[in-house]
Amino acid sequence: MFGNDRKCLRKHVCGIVTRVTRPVKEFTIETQRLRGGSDVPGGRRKQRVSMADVAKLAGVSSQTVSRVANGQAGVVESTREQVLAAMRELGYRPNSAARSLRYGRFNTLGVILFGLSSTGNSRTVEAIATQAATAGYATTLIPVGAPTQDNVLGAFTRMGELAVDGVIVIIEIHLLDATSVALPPGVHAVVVDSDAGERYPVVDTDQADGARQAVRHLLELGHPTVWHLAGPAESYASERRALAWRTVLEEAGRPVPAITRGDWSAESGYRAGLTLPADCTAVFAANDQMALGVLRALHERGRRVPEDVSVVGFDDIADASSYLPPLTTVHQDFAEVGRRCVQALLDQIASGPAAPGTDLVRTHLVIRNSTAPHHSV
Amino acid sequence: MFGNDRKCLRKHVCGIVTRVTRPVKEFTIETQRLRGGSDVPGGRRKQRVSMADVAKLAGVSSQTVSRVANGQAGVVESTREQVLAAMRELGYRPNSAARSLRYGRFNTLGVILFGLSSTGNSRTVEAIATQAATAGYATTLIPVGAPTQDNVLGAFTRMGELAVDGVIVIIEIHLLDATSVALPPGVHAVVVDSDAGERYPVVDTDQADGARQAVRHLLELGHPTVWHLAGPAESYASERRALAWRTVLEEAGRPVPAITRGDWSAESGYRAGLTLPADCTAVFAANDQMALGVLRALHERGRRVPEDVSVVGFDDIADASSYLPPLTTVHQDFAEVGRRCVQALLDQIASGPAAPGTDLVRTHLVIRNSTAPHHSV
DNA sequence: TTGGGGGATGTTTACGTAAACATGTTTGGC
DNA sequence: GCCAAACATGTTTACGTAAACATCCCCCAA
Repeated sequence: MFGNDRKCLRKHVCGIVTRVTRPVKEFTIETQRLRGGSDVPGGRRKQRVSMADVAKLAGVSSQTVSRVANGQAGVVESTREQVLAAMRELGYRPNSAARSLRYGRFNTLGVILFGLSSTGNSRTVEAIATQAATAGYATTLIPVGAPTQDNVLGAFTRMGELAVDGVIVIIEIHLLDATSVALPPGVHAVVVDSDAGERYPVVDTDQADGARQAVRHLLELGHPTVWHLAGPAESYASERRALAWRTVLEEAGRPVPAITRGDWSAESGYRAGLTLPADCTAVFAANDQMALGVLRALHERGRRVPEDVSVVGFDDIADASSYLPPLTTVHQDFAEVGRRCVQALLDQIASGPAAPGTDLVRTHLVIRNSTAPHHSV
Repeated sequence: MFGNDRKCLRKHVCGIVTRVTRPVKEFTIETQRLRGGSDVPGGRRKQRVSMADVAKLAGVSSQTVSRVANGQAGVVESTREQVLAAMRELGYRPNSAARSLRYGRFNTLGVILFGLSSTGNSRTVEAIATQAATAGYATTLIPVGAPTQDNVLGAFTRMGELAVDGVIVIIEIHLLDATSVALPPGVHAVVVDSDAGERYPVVDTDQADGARQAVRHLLELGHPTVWHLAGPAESYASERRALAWRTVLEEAGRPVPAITRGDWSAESGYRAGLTLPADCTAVFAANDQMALGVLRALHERGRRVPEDVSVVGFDDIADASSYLPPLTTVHQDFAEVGRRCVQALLDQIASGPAAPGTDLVRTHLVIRNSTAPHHSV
């Protein structure tokens, strides 16, 4: 009825814009009532402004509102403006739940992770969130309380009902090794820092090459061998770095000192540094924080870096260049890892499941002042 | 028809369970077809298993499936098991979009932030995500490209259409000062690290008290005055710390040296440290990273810490205890800030808009080895 | 035996959106 | 001046879920 009235008006009195807009005002009051969240017939509370509200105010059908909202062609300029005005007046915002239901997509990526404060995770996640936002996707964090199989399994199981189109898994990988721990079938996923390359697409820093560069650098400086301060055995990255370290030494025919382990923290690096043998002249720490601890331990023991002992780290965190001395370390590009994850995941969402495989991001050695040529005693 | 058949069966032949389950098998094939994502009449692809699919397989109505899924009473045990079996067979997962649409809630909190790698943000966000998960909420990151007013305004505007029930804003606050930058009305919000306490509920570390403790500590050690290495002027936290530093000095009747500014990075702390005057004996750096840079600069200049110069930081990041020397610093509880944010936000969602105001989290000074009594020259 | 109460289950409807289809209106070519 | 095509707009329907209401059956008390 009303729609027709308006339409007739526009038809026959076209050009008299003020006439056309009059009915709009008449409806303002009624719509304002809705707007405040008044009770509706159903007895439930009307949560917010819907397309129907806008349509009523603008005197058009909700489909037309939809067309305007989505910028589709086929809406006359005067109608479009009327709808836009109604949207502004009511403060209309599209309802993403309804959109998701309609399209079967959430435009959201999930990130399953254990800790955010651990080494490069926050940078990776930041890059993921940024890259995802660029592509119009939101990023949802799915924290896993403790890195136990049960927890991870639980997170994976819940995955199916989470409002995400795909997930990026950033978890120490040995938890994924168990065949019992698997993502629900049909869930798009990309895994970071893992050897799950046979089951999922994996994006990772080239841990092995980075470690090789570090150890070779020390050998080239004339050190007879290199001690290694590794991360936790549960960590895939840690194991890869340790393996590469060992391999380089063996290939060079050097003795392979016993490995020492830390938990990635500077404190653990400090403790490990205190136990280094007196004849140790070169240390490769599995991350920069532990290297920092080693620097402190060596300092307390009166051993100068780099004159007496050379130290190399891994990660190249921002602070590394301000250590005493500035740390020679392996630079890894966390942001690039994040970006590639998002890219791979979006490809997967668009084109269906991707083949498993590993995509390695390059690393390079940054030489600063914590390494120097070896002077034989 | 089928539903009735089954019901009759159950009714009259009750007890013969095998009979009851037979029809289930008959339906398996048809439902499997759906499951794979075959075309449905509408021409669109059926995305996933819905309650209707489960209902058909179990031979009940979808409402009964809903009751089982939500653990409601009023479903006979045998029926419940039949439904559960069907769910398992089809791998049913509730559709969160539909749920959200139905309930008008998303069970999701948004976090608007500029950077994740900056000082304590990652720890705050981690705590937020964890706490939110405990309450059954997911956490969505809403990164803001650059901290410009336009970007923040854009993020705020989009807020209304994001799938979140409330937001936590972690952004240097001066951007919020402009009255033009405001969250859409009706959006539940909590702000971190800000002076927006008059417009929104705010949770923050007690910056002022932390800074006071740091400066007083240095004065009590006998230093005539304290130099300050501040963070960026745009940062609210930075300004609060600087103000407290100045106030303590003035109250003690000490000279107030010119302020130096960094950008929170160790590198900027290093540069600032190189410019410190020769008669400087005590430095209060606005964060630990800059303090690290100062330590390096002083070391290069041949000034010993703490013998010649005392240095205090702020944040108490994990590495601070491994600096050379281990850093005296103000400990702040990022995780507690995150937890309180979530709590305040959930309260708001449950009970309606909260009164503006500021909730301060305590800080305390951690005395290590970078501070020592002043020896007059 | 009967009628009513209550429990188990089915049916209808609404949430907000947008594709598909239907209707009505204008325009242009002959 | 008329018809068809192009265009603007309205109507129906489905997405998956769950509240509200309706129905059916059984059992028990009178």
